[in-house]
Amino acid sequence: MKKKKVVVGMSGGVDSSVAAWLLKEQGYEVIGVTMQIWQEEAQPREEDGGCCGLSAVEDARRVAYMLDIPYYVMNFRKEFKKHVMDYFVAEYLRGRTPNPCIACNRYVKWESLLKRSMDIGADYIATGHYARIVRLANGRYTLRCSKTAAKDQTYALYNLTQEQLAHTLMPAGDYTKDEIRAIAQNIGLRTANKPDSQEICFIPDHNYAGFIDRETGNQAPPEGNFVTRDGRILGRHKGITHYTIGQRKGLGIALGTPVFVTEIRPHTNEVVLGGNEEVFGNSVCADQLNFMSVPDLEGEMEVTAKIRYSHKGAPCTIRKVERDKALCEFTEPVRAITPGQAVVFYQGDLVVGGGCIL
RNA sequence: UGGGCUAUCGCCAAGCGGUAAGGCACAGGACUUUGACUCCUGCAUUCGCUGGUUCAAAUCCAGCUAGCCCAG
Repeated sequence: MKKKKVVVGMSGGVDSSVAAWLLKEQGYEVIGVTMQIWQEEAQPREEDGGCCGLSAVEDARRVAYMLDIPYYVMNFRKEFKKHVMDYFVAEYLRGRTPNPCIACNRYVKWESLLKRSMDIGADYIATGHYARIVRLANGRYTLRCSKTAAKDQTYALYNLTQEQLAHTLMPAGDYTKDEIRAIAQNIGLRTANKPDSQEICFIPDHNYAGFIDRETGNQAPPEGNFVTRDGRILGRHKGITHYTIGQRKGLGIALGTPVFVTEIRPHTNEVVLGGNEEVFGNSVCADQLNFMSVPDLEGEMEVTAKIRYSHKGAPCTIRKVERDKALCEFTEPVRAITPGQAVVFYQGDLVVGGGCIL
């Protein structure tokens, strides 16, 4: 029987490295690939934890060598620039808060890497994501939360299509982070103790507003007023790209009690501030819908929804209000509903689908 | 110009003779494959200024300075 061929996206980190090893153990013909997405090839830096950065290629190459699997570097800079970096900037300019990881997953890792992998004869692509792919009785594929809620990345993958899921493997989802590190240790991976990735990989200095300024040639929206919900001016803000819903730090406003951003108004260049109570909302509208466990959303459905990556989830009822628009009504108010972020629906530990918050 | 009131950390604000609370803001850290939230730590040798009383003053007294209010 011919071995199934799988291309593993190797970031150089522990998770994808172990994923590659697991797949090889499971009998797949494994090919390691690192995607070049944003890093300047000229200046490889040493210490960095980015999922996609710096020492990535070097580490990944070593791991591939150790696992004795073929290894390639593929260039996806163009796709990444267009679908992640440009999208990231455009969203902020609209007063929204994008999630670049979700865009990267969809457009770069799946729409691009999967396609290219299939082109070279692979049956699957695999990643080190903490999520599991399952096939339901209705014949559909969906994502199932990883073994531990402490490390579950299904949220960032809600966009995957049936076709993509059918050709994807995520072996790390069956393990906890500690188990993955232990495996890495056992098989002698040098990256076993590499810190988890975090922050926005293409903005290593963490100054995303500065990044937007550079990308737009300093044409980012100018300073404006901080106002209350009813229009009272509270102070000056640094430009709407510096803020997101629910933000408290960096406002420089001292009212004796904490204040948070409750709304961003790009048309009037105002940032609305309010007390903690004003940050909560009961319903979310989302478009750019994608469903996994069901072909489409029919009628009403009781689900648990996560409105941000680290959200524990909250019960709500969802229904379609337009062809590509769903309304989610929560039982209890949820904090900081943020346009541009994804809302992902779950039933138990299965992903029902999700969308982008309006 | 008279009369009254107030001056304590960037903002608000305790203190009322015994050796500077707290909140907000800010900084650093933890958490985190997004932005946030949250949590932890730090943050006035000094109380508008100058003298005085006292063992001891931010706290009492005097003068000065500044701001506010009321008279004209």
